[in-house]
Amino acid sequence: MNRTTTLRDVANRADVHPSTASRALNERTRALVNATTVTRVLAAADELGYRPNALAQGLKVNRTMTVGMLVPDLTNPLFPPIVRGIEDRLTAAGSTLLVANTDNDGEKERAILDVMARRRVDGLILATAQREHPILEEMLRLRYPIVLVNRTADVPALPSVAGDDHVGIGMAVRHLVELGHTRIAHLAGSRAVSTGLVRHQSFLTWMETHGLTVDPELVVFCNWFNQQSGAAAFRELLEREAPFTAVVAANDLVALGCYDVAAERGLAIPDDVSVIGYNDIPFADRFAPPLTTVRIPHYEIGVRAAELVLEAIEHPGSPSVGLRLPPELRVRGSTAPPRSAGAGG
Amino acid sequence: MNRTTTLRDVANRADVHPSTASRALNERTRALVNATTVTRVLAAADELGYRPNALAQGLKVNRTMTVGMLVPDLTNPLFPPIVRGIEDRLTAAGSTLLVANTDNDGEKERAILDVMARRRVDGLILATAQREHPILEEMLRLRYPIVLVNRTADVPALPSVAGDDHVGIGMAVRHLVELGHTRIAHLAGSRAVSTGLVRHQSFLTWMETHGLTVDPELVVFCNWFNQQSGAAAFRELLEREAPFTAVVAANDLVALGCYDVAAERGLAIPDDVSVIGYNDIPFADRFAPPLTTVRIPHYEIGVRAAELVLEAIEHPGSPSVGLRLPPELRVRGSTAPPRSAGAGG
DNA sequence: CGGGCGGCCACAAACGTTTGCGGTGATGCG
DNA sequence: CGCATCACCGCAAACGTTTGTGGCCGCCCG
Repeated sequence: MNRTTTLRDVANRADVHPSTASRALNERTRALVNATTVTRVLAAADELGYRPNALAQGLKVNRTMTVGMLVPDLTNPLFPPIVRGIEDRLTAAGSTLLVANTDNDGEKERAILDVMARRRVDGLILATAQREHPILEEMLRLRYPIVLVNRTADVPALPSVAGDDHVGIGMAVRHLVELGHTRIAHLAGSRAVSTGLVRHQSFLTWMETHGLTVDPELVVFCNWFNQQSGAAAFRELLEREAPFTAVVAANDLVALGCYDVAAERGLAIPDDVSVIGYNDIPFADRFAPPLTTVRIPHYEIGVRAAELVLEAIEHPGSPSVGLRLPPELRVRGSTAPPRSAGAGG
Repeated sequence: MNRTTTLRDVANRADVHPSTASRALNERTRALVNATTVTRVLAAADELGYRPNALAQGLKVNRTMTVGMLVPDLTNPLFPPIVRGIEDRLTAAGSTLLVANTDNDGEKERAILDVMARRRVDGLILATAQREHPILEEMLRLRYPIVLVNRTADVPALPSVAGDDHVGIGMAVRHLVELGHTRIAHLAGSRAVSTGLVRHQSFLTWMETHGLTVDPELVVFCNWFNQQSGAAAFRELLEREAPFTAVVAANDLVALGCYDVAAERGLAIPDDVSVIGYNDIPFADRFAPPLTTVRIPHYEIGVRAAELVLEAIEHPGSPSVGLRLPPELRVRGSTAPPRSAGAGG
């Protein structure tokens, strides 16, 4: 019974043609219609509670004012602040964000991208990019507005915004060597994603910079950036029985994994082993002990990513930039000078 | 140059009329067209990489396969698991979720609801409901598919799914009295939202059930369910100088606020004062000390909410149910028998 | 006084689908 | 052999907008 009110309705009530009503309603074309007519139309629209049908508009102008975002798992506390940044910036520009979780599942990802395509999102923000990603090439080829967030890809010329992992890792190892650590282990992230790779490489070069040699026995790769993988990797590290007094984890979650097995093996953090995380996720300061970590500006990363995608939508083919936002060291309770013999020996 | 391929394109390639192609593509109407024609159309669609335009479809059938969700703040760790539950269930049904944050800002909320209306979402899930909410009445009047999550409203007959706060609070106070506490304080949530109200009321009745009187001095209301408000409330409580040995917080975040001022006042948890939270947000077990709290099934709450809204969309006017999912007590390190004189005295 | 110009508006096509309706050819049956 | 039936498909309208085109009228200016 209660059909939603349409442009024709307000046009009728204002005694004008729908096209005139349309122009009157649109900021951009309002100048084309007589001022008094404009007020008449506006009044009619207001009285009828008119809400333009975004589908019809999108269909006509070929622009949905929607951007899609793929995230591995919203439950990972790293992402909500980023999403907030994106969303806030997007709504300021009149667009809407459509988030979806992939759970690192390629099949799911395909399905989600399919949905995004059907919905004709204006652009895409990926927090899920593997370094080599079939879709990435395709997107680049189609000149589809896309930006990578928190990760980068091997395919060059793809816009991205992330923290500067190289300097971040530099801060981490510098902090540890200043505390007096020399045998420093690394629980690296998967080499299939950029963060895993560059943090690993940066770890190596920074160690060298400080004149330290890194025992290959002291770096182990995690499958994923989560607690389970972190725990598994730390167990592996301990079983190698090479001595170390500190570990830089690829990630706060990986660091939490260390907390777990440290507890189960009776190792004290930071007395027996210092651990330093990465990202400074929410509540990292509430862990026991509070986690020393490298903070990246999550929210602003989101904001900048949104701006990049908006720019790419507005001006297709503009040069693609790769932003690296500066990180900060957050020294807390999980690092200390090497006091005992350490672990693993 | 690269116009997206349309239904006409696949129809042409399959040498049929667009209407036939449409029927062939649609599971529901496929039976109406000859089997060999179907395969021809399907092949054409596949070869052309055809993706139906969801806007055109939505415009035609008046159904967007989208449901909107309003959440106070995604950054609150309570919500991501709920969102995941909703999203998973929705995508299983072929729909998509559109989340937006309100920051408890009425103006923002209005704007977001406006966007949702323009986009013609099929239904709405609100995690932001105040007990009395102007829009709620309107939605109910319009018989618009809507479900409240994690909260309820005073306007009856509005479907909702949440944890059973009454039994949850019962578990909390029971736990404390079993530990031997008698002077138990309550940091209540805002009376403007259902969770604040019923947890408060439940606290009172359960205390009475256990034969305990509650000193009015020992309950203070928080403005919001967050750390700052929790801290402020706890300070207020301490300044009243009425003795107590335990506090049940309206919320894990409020409990964290207690952690903060306890630290700043030199009070030990749980030795000087036990604190128990509510919700069991992610990482509550990693706090120092690990937080004793009442767990609600976040993910399943989300799933059920999604099912309710799907049902409401499918069968408008069906009776609206209010689900209360059973909570569980999670005993951890923030509660203990009263050992010292307590606090506040 | 006439031609041109500009302000204002209506007309209609188009965006990409879905769907009721009708038509055609083949088949079955009386 | 003729008529009804049926399977299959095309036609066209419609969903709610936006926008190019053109028309009308009043005005200015030569």
